[in-house]
Amino acid sequence: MKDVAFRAGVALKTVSRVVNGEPGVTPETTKRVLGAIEDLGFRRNESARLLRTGRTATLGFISDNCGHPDHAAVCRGVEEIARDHGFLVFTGSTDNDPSREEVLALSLCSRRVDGLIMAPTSGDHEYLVPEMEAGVAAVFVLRPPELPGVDVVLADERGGAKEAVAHLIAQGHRRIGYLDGDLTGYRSRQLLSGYTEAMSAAGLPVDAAWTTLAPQRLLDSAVTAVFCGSREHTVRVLRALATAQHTPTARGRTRRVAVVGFGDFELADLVSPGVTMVSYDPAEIGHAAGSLLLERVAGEQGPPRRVELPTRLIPRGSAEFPPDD
Amino acid sequence: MKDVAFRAGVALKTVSRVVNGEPGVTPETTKRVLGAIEDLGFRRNESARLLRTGRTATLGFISDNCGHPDHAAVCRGVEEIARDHGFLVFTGSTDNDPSREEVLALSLCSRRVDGLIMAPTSGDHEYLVPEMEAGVAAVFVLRPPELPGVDVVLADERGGAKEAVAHLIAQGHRRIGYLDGDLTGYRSRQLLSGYTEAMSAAGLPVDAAWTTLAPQRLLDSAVTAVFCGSREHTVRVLRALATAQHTPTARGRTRRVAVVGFGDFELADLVSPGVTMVSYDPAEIGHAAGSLLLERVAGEQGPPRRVELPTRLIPRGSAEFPPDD
DNA sequence: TTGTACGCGTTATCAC
DNA sequence: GTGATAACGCGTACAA
Repeated sequence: MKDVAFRAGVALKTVSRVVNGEPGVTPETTKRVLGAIEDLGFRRNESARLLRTGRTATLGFISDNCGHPDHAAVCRGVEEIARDHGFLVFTGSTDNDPSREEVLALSLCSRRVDGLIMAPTSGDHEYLVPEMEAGVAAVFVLRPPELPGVDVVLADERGGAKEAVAHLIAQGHRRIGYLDGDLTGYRSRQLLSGYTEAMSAAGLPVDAAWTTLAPQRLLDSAVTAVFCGSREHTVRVLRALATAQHTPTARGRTRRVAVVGFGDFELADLVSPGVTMVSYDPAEIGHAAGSLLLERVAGEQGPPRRVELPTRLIPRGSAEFPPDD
Repeated sequence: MKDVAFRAGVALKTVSRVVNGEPGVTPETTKRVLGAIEDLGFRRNESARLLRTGRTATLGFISDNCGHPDHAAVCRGVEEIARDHGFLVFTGSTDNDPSREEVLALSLCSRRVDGLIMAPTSGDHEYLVPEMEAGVAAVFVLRPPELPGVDVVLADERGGAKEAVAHLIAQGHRRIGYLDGDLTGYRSRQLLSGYTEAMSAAGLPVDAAWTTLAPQRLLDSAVTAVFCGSREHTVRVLRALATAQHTPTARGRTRRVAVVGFGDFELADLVSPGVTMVSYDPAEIGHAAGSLLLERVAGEQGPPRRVELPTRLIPRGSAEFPPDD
């Protein structure tokens, strides 16, 4: 910048004015400065500028694994909002390790990101308190934090589970199972509660054997339909079903089990029959979180907000038939 | 830092020494400084530090869409390498728009990233030359740049196509089609050349109607097997095949067409029969690119390098049968 | 309309 | 071992 000023025969400040489009510079001077900038290939050093202004126009996005399709889609959503506001976004993966998360978040904070969007690990997040007091905004996505008083954007998993189970009930199913890899995590608890709610709303009992971690155990029980809490388990059930198609029912026929999965995946409609799904749009979560965060960064002072994005049911065939017993 | 120095009763520089673990400080002084740091909740301002040192310990990753599973996986790979070296990574998506790519890259450069990893759009990349002269390292991934003299990490698509087609030929197929959405892009040209190579290596002719953009046209021709250049087209073919299963052959039976797809996807093995694939590991691409880039950042001066990562064929059933005509 | 002096938070140079 | 001071590249306040 000094060089540019020298070459254009003006003071440093004038260059600054031109670069920032500030008023009060003769068109002629402007032209001269612009020429010098061009000649020297000058580009403003953002780090210095932002050290001075105190803002970095930078966001951080932290999730389990930014290579996972769901999280990547959320990240993309955040990025879009950020771009619209001239912000750049840092990406980091925690592999679900709380200590790694802390290192990452703190490292982003020491780089003075203006805001943080986190899909939190199960650890606590007290370490964020001083950072937030120091002015770093934070929004949590997908899972609520242990931390009170912070904005959250979630998918309405309970509602989605309810809708899925109600859908199965509407087909006539009465013995419906719920399968997941972990019945204690946040998502699983939400789904389970939606499942229970739908069952009891229809006056149906829930056998303890129906909410389980083991696909085979579930299929061995007398359920006629299964709601799967995760992509992985949807796949497992479909596989188990495919290989066990010869298992005869009481009446000696091949037994069909209805399946609804939570969380969409590519080609769900290619499998035959197509896999009926309850899913949400991860990009929308990113949009919502990004918008909330940027409002905070801009100075919004209101109470913490909680956004729940709706899920939607996509019937594709794997759950659209009556119980087969 | 000033506050810390004051509270510890030492000079600024001493605090700096402690923070950076520089030698030459009494253990006692160190302890006092550490205490003050703890009390005040001090954390070093990276922006200032990096303004001073000139390095940002920051990488940029630019691709079409960081929400796309493939690119996200590459990004994750880059991130892992970066983390091992204490680097953070910026993420940006171009939506395949050259001008957006330029804005993004330049904006990252003005933030003084130490290096850039790009899955380039089709535009030219002259705009990078001054940046690279100014010391920004760059590695291109997935597609080679128009720019000479820059490191590249690619998947061996030609070899993969060759292997896929040879696999089909080994099953006895002689009329084999190649399908893609765009026969002019880099990947498509590579695949097509691998396809052609494998065909001529086996002494087989290639009918013009067999290399096409239209799934239906291909299936209407007399091919007994298809190699698909993209995930999207693999899906289209499978769909077309599923709905056209009643199309009789000359002998009146249902006609089976063998399929090999390029680019893996979740659940490829759930479809029945499983979809035979040629694929590469995107994370490996990210690893390779990250390592190359960090070497450059560290001062490596050698000639431009070109890494081609192997693909592998995963037989799953959709291509493991003889021609059906 | 333009220029001068200072400060952002840190590291680097040298003297003590 | 420790400290004063300059410098990194830029924005801001105020003077000219």
